[in-house]
Amino acid sequence: MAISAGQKIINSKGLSAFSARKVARDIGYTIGTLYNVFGSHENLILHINATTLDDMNALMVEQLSKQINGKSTIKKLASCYINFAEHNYNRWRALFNHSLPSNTSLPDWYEKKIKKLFSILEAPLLPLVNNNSKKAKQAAQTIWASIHGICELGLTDKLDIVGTTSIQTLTDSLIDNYIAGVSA
Amino acid sequence: MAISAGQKIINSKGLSAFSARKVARDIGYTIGTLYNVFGSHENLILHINATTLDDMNALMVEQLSKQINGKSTIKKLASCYINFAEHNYNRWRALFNHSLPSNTSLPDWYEKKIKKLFSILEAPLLPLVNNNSKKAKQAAQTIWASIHGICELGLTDKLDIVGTTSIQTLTDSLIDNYIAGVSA
DNA sequence: TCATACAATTAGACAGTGTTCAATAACAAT
DNA sequence: ATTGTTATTGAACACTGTCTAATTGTATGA
Repeated sequence: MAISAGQKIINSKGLSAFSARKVARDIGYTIGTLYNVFGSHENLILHINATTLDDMNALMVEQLSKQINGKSTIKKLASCYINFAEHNYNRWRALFNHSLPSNTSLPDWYEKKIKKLFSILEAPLLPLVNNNSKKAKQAAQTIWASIHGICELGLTDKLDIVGTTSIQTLTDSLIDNYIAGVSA
Repeated sequence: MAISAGQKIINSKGLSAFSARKVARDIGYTIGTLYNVFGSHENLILHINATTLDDMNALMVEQLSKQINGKSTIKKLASCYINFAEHNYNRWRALFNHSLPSNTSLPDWYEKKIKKLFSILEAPLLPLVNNNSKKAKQAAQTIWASIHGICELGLTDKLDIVGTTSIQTLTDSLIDNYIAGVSA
């Protein structure tokens, strides 16, 4: 209950409007109860973000089920990410705005979800790098992170471009040129 | 005074430890005064972040003065960015963690600073794309954003890698392969 | 020198926030 | 019915951003 209520708040008003008390009010409980369950503000957000990761993952897996290799698959997956980020902007932003206090790292179960998301790109990349799995992994990391960077700076108006089509143009050029180099 | 005091707080304890009241206390003034000058928490952070952008810009310009074209220049600039992000982690993180409330955009003077930073890559890229300035701009945006993405996910432990040398490896491969494609 | 006008600064309030914890309520098993 | 366990509460604490009336400071003109 708490997670889905919190998700709704973030989704409609953004992470900055999120508060444990609001969640408690929305589900008809007290803050005390919420704290007994989640322990901290931090942890509650983490669980909400986890559902966002799950949703993204489901979308990617669905896309992958239609087509599982070739450059166009990579582009489609990139497009998936961009679309998700655009249409679930506040939830997506919460994944990165949420700054955990220094010297604390993400819990294992959460990092696993991230890793799963990243590994998705490896399969369609494999045939493009002579089935070298090490190369595929590195390429997957590079491409994912690059797409994310373009998406982040693009959607937060830090690139001198407008609209998701421009973002798509940049990621497409990135994928085309990078893969051309890496599979040469 | 306020800006440099705030910078110190963010630098040593991170954005989450930052508060207007702490800044006021540190400089021997009251919150009221701070609010008369900066108007909002938001705006104060923006000005602190601006000095971070300035520092980054100065570093890049210095690097550029030594060598102004060729792929190795791009790599050196990327390396600059990564090093800055690592050694000024909290300040750098504040640039992106700071989420402005929805439906408000960054002020012009701030966006100009960002644009200036991005344009730095264009000059050394120009000879690599047949002096096509449009291509150079797009390549600059793509490379910058990609480097940023790799840096962000790498330094926040969202890539399955450790240490800045690995980040450097990814960015180098990105630059090599992307430029190979774009200048072919 | 004094009075006036304007700017800077303050104290204090308001409505929130995250967090903790003793006390209560609900419920299961004996 | 009594115990032990778990869920839930309410109130408190120390903060936070934000606003405004009142105060202090500081120049300028007579």
